[in-house]
Amino acid sequence: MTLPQGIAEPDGAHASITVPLSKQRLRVWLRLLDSNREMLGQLRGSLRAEFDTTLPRFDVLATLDRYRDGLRMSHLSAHLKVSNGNVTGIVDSLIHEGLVTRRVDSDDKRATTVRLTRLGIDRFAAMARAHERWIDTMFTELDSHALDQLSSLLDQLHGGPK
Amino acid sequence: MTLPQGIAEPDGAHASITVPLSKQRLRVWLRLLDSNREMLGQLRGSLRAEFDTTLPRFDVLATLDRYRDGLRMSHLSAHLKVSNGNVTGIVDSLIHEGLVTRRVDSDDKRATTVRLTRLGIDRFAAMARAHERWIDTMFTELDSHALDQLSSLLDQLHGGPK
DNA sequence: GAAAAATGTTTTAAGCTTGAAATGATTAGT
DNA sequence: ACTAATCATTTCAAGCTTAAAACATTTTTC
Repeated sequence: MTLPQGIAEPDGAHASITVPLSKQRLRVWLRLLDSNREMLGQLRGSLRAEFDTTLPRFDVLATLDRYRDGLRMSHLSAHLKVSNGNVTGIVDSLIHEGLVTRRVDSDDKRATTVRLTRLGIDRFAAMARAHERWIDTMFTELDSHALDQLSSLLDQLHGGPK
Repeated sequence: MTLPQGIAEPDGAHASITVPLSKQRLRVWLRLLDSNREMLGQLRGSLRAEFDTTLPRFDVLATLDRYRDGLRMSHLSAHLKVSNGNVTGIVDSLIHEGLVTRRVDSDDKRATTVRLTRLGIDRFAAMARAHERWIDTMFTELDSHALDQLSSLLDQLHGGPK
């Protein structure tokens, strides 16, 4: 609900078809944005209220939980699809909280491997349980069929999943 | 693809049904997140490359374009659904760029009204044209029916639109 | 084997974001 | 009229984010 009304039609032909399509796309995009903002906001609030932490920290913990042997900084940021420098700061604070460790590789002294501590494993387990509850609540209204539909639409949007 | 595998089932009964549902929800949520991140990233890149500006600035301009008589700061942040303080900074920089003005209300000296300048109107018009193109490209794969489906699913997700 | 290229990470600068505290101005209650 | 409550906005502190520059350490190339 934030966009221009009367935008010119790029392709002259089929105006009665393509103009509404553009508008429909715009509307869906804004709806998608809003939906995402809403849900992220809820998760952020819950994480803060129940665990006094943030979404980015949670994401790092979740990734490290799946790679219990540890990950290099670059692999970590690749998995999270955020910049390297970004992860540096977040890992710093997780180290400060005693949830992860950072160890210089013995063979390649440029690289470091980040890994959950015992405390980190346990703390994340608790968060993951809560996180699943929150997601369940947020998606209550969508049954299995609707979820499949949504998933399929997202697949169409980009070139397939993954 | 960042989450725990073996989370316990909260409700003991119907485990064979509800456990997969939870996982399905989680998977769709992560997909949604990723899709959003991807599209936002594209828009951000395009805005930067073609107009040397940012998404938040664009959003402010878009909102002011719909309210040509100007908006109070609080109404602006309400429309954008972001904090007041946030908008203050963005409007500051837009003023600096000469795209908007901020005028203290004559009757209520606490309030200020923000409004597009002539330059702001023209600049936004150009951005809006490009923005529509970008969205059209991103949503190329979804036809009108798919868009309706997606829209309907989002409606189900939250309590109806708006 | 030394210079050059590539690699892994951190630092820096700039900007967004929030929530809470602070300011100033108006309105309500008495 | 005066005090208190409310309201509109800004300032502040903290944290996330990115892109680019800076560092340090391999690896490659001649």
